[in-house]
Amino acid sequence: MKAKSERLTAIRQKSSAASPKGGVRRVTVRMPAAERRAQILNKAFEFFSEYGLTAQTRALAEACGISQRLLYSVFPNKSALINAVYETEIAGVFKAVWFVQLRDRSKPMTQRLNEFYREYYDTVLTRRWMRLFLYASLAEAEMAPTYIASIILHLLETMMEEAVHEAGLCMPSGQAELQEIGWILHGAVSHLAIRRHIYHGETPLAVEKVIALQVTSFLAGLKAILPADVKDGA
Amino acid sequence: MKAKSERLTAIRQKSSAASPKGGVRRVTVRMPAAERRAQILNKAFEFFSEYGLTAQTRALAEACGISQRLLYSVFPNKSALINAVYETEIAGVFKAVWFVQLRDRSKPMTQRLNEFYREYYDTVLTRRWMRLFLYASLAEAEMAPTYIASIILHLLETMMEEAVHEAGLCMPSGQAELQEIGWILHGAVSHLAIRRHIYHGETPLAVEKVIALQVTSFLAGLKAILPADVKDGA
DNA sequence: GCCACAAATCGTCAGTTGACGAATAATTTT
DNA sequence: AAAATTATTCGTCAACTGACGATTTGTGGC
Repeated sequence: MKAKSERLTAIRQKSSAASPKGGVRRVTVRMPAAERRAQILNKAFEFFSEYGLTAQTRALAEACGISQRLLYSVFPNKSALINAVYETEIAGVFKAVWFVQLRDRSKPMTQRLNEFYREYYDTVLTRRWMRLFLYASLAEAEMAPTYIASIILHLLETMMEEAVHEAGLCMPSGQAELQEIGWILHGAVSHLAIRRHIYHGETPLAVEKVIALQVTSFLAGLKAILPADVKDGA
Repeated sequence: MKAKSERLTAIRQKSSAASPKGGVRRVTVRMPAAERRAQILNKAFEFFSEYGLTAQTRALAEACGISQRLLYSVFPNKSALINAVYETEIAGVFKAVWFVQLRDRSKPMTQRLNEFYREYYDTVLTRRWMRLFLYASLAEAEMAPTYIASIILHLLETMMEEAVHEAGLCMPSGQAELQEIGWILHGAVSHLAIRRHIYHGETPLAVEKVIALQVTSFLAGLKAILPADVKDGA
């Protein structure tokens, strides 16, 4: 039985090589359906995030090293392919552990936030993720609201509860205000990713340093926004 | 001489109306070149920001109520049209007065920042502006760096100088650090616009309130980041 | 009223682009 | 080793898309 790695590293002959006929059939590398599907999804993520959702299936097929027709054997249509990419590569990268780590009161909140946002920046807010997320958000109106409602709002609440607790402050009156305050930090980090990955801003300062500044500013700012909790002796 | 308004409000007959022949020539509304150009630019701004830069010239022409061919009489090609839109509608909306207002030390910095960002949000960070800016940033690599380098960096510096002065703090050592601190506030406001206009987030809290929270948090956070100026008696 | 010029449209071309029926070849089964 | 299976490709269609030459029509000067 052939090893997977052997299959995957098989070099595909380009049609440019000298061949008896003009129409040389491409040298085929056969893969089990699941494996091919995964390979396409991975390339499609890279491809659509670079060139947008309107990029052509022919170019994607070429990037995958397969015929365009094969795409339509694996996925019924372009839209289904894009949805599959979204579910695999966009929605599925948030780690549930992060919620636990943010709740770990054995560490000071500054440290928890710094560690979390460093990892979040490196894992989620990558160039590919950001670009695809924005392309999709601009095109439709589904992806972002879903992601935000199902994950981010929960994150903001967790973060705020912990930060407010440590600082001995009152939780904001309304849910909306709580969210908007949390967005101050989450938005600053997200916008950092947008500047770096979308606007192609330079990187004069290391990302960790910038995040540290944002976290410090946020935690100090909190005390200027929220009243102190009377029950807690400052 | 016909008034401009009369020209502009002339109702275009739809071809759906009962007509003697199948191929009915469109009822033409003639405009001086400059006026037609302005009309197209305006519609193109609306159109491309909604459907992206890959949207078709035929659809744009239809939205303008003119033939597609006319677009190519006014602009040499699609790219030139898009560039014209950018220069007119993206780069040209920042008001130089804002720099003066931010420097007006007769008002407290909180008020200056609140007033500025409310106006900036309403004037610049509109749905159309944000969407086109993002579409363009994703597609090429020119627009955003230009806008940021020529305008925003200057803005961040102004803002920081004033905020640091009022709070009696030391300016950050390096230019890069100064910018990143300024981005904390500017990024938060920008990201608010992205959430509202791109991610289609709800608007549970009024924009002015959110901006007020962000400004308060920023100014308080500044004191936690920068050391006090020894020369200035706190 | 007629002419000249600019504004606007029609019709079309060549290159794309999503989709898919039919043929082909690699792999597994018997 | 032949047969069955299915991964993969070729070839093509119909709709789309940027671009533009040729033509028509409205407007102002004389």
